[in-house]
Amino acid sequence: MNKDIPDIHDLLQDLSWYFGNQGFDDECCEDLSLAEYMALKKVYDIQNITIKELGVSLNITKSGISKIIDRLEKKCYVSRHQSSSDGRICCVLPTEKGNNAIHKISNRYSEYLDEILGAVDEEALQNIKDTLELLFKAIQDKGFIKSN
Amino acid sequence: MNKDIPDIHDLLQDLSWYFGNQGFDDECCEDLSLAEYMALKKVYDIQNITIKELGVSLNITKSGISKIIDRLEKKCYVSRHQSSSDGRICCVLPTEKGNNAIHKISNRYSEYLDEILGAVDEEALQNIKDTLELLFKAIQDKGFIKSN
DNA sequence: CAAATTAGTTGACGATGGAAACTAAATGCA
DNA sequence: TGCATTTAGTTTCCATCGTCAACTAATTTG
Repeated sequence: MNKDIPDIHDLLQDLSWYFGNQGFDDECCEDLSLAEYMALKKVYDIQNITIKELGVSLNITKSGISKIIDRLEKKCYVSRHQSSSDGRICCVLPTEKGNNAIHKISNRYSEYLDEILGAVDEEALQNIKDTLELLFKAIQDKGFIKSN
Repeated sequence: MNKDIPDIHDLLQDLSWYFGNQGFDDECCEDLSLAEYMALKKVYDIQNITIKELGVSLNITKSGISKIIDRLEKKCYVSRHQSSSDGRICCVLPTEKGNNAIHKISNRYSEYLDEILGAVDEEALQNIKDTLELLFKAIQDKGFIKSN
């Protein structure tokens, strides 16, 4: 094994702590929990995604994701729609409020990140992006570390 | 703002989901929650760290971190020691079991990451590590996004 | 030495997500 | 066609977790 691998994992884990629950919420993200935000983002990115697909892609059980969508719907960020072709399937769409929230939160975080990375030049930013993309694709292909 | 910033944030957030609670636990990490593992890692990295310092560095309230240490102590991963110079202060040390757990879990994750990044050449790995280090340092300097 | 500050603990509480049982719809196959 | 099986989603019960606020004990301040 390459000697950098453990260090890379360590860094990923520490970074994730910042971008996970510990770095989330507060005045930033309205009344959304991290899980709710992640689900809303998926709903925004993949319009008409089903409950099941949401659960799989976020690695949350179906009862878990069902309740997350309950909360998002109650707070008017998304709406459920029964599929016309298969009555069992429930498709989720963002509402106007949902779309706005995604934009607002994304902007807020981008400003934060911009402050942090203000001194980094464009080429380096491009490299950061490429690197993260490479990492994400690799990890996504492999699936979650847990059973899945 | 550089156009890559929002993409970088998005990638960081998605990656963090994998390395946060959603990608954690199960057969991998014995009976440790992610928060417990992060605390244990800090205790391991900074021997004799105080409860207060742990809370600050992990961005957890003092009652929260106190209970996390309770659990780690009950499961015999760490031990508390009263400071001899200041009776209010409680220093935390990993036990043998704690040290072993850190090594074991770190290895487990490194193997996982090694599988994922197996095809990546050494130079690229070095770049990944450098990039993540740059990111982490920048974010660490800035502090958590929330009040703190 | 009394008041204020600081470190840490505890109890009550709310939020959250999983397991299992359940409903309803679709599919398989005889 | 018709019943058994599978699939999507919901609901109930429950355990875990971290926060807030109140508390104890030790230290510092003046």
